[in-house]
Amino acid sequence: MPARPKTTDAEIVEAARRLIESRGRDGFSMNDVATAVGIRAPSIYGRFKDRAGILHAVELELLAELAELVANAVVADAPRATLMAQSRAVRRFAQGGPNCYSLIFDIRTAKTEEGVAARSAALAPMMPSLAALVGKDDAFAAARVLVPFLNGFISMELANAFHLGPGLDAAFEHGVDTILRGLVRSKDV
Amino acid sequence: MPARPKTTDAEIVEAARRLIESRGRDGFSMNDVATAVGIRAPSIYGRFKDRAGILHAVELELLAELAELVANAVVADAPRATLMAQSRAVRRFAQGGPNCYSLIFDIRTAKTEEGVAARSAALAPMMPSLAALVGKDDAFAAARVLVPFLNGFISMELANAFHLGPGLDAAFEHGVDTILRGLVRSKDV
DNA sequence: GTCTATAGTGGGATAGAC
DNA sequence: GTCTATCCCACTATAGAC
Repeated sequence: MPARPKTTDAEIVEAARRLIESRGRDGFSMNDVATAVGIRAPSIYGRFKDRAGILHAVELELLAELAELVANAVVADAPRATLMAQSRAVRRFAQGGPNCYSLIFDIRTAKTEEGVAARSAALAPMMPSLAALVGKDDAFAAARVLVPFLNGFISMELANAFHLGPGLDAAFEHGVDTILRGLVRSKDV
Repeated sequence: MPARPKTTDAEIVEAARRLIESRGRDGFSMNDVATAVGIRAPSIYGRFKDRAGILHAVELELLAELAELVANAVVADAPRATLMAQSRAVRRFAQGGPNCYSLIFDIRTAKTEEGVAARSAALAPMMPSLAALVGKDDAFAAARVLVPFLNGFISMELANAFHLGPGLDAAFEHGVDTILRGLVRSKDV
């Protein structure tokens, strides 16, 4: 019984991602994923350790995509415009898949070396612009202001934690702008 | 087999909270909670609609506590010091119960009227200081910068999303300071 | 009437044998 | 890969103790 592969790991991850996208982190069962790719649930265990293993693979895929989007948002010789564009890119990415985005910084996602590396890689393209804005020595500290704001704002937006729907676009721009302003000013002091 | 009330709703919520605290949002079963208060799982359904109902009750309790902590952090006639103290209060609250804190702004928590009201009530004590800092008309916009930062920073910290452990206290202070600086400056412009 | 327990349904994760 | 089987869980139906 050679057991010719009916599917691939990538197909499984893709199926899981679609299910997470539409029904949330807990909205898929091993059976759902298996059926989506034309196999039976127990067969998945030959490819992934367990359910958490699939979740982790989806997370890595998401981070790789985010990294590309952020890297592509660079505007040559315009650090401020770059950071604004990158911020918008992160927000657009999150809006394109709220349930998936919420996976990335969730307290419950497994903390593997790969995950840590992928997370920092995703936001690394922001560092040069931050360095240009506040100086090389303070770039890291600046990232620890801007990135949490981005993640916080986006998370709250996705969780409907803001009372008013309208004005969120402007609020986001204002937030990024305020922080960049504060960063530049703190450099002067 | 007796039948007099062996427990109370509050005891059930408390037991669920402890379990969430130590094992995460999914780390408790109806059976766990029931056993903790000395009854059987099915009996819980006479008091709470379902598992999500318990989760929601825990969330409301957490928000009430947070509201009190934030309100108590007010420093008379010192808006900046007040906001700093309130920010620290939120962070300390989160550090005291990471798994519980992550419940509050989770994308998956049910969006009831009570929940929305409790969330805004928890952070309402920050508004007067913000108004004093940037003016009454801009206080709301300012809250939409500071609060997301707080939530984002704290969430990332709890999720171990920062690469380095040390220096987080200073990074937090620097973040709040940077934002307050940016807010004041954006008022001038 | 209120709160509880017993018993059961259906589903899901996962291990083992083929 | 599949099938079988095990264990756990959320939840329901119903009936017994105050």
